[in-house]
Amino acid sequence: MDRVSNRAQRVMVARDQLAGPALEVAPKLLGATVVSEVGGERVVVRITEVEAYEGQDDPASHAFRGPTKRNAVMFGEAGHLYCYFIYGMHWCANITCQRSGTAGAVLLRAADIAEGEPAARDRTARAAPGRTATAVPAGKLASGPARLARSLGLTGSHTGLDLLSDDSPVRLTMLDPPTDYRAGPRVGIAVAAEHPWRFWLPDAASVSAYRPGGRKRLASRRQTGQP
DNA sequence: TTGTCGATTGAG
DNA sequence: TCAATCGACAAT
Repeated sequence: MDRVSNRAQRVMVARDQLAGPALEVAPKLLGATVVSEVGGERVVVRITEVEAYEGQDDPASHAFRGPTKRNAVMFGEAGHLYCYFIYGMHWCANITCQRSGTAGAVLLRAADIAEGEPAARDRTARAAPGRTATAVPAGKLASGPARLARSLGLTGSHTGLDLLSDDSPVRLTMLDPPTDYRAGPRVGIAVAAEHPWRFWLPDAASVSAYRPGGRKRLASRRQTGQP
């Protein structure tokens, strides 16, 4: 088989692996590699922590209430990038899954930096000018979804990129799924927090800390008149 | 058009 | 423990 067909074959296999429910796809992404050549800087990471977000059955998913301008890419073909803006200051990156017409995505929560640590460090320093641009441990540069997206230089302008295309400045390479990983509740969400839909590699330094979600308690407190 | 809230982070 | 800070979306 010639080189081009080999490549096409690899893409087909990867696309197929991503074309299922987020819950099944998420653990397969542990250990996978993301190459970012955004902004003229090359950063390569190995994914160590992810969360599954299903579509219209998952109240914590952006796709829960159906397609909108923001979440449109979640309803498209698997293997594309979905970046969203949160808390007025952070970007977070997802890889879409499922087949066209059905929403699903996997949030990238943490990664080890395999290449381009200086660039990731620069971006961290630039994000907090005048602040403690001092030694952030290498293992923490991409620990947490916003820090990971920042290390890779990803923003909303990159939403929709095909991570399986050789022409894309951001690319995903899937490896053999890991045999050893952990699962637990998703971080920071106020609804459907009971599902163990967060997956991580047990010995990775970059895995982020668990924080339960907030807010919802305030709303229910207001409704019930509880102090 | 307005008000509420968030898949977070970093400082105090 | 809390503020920062703004886009998306639901409720007017």
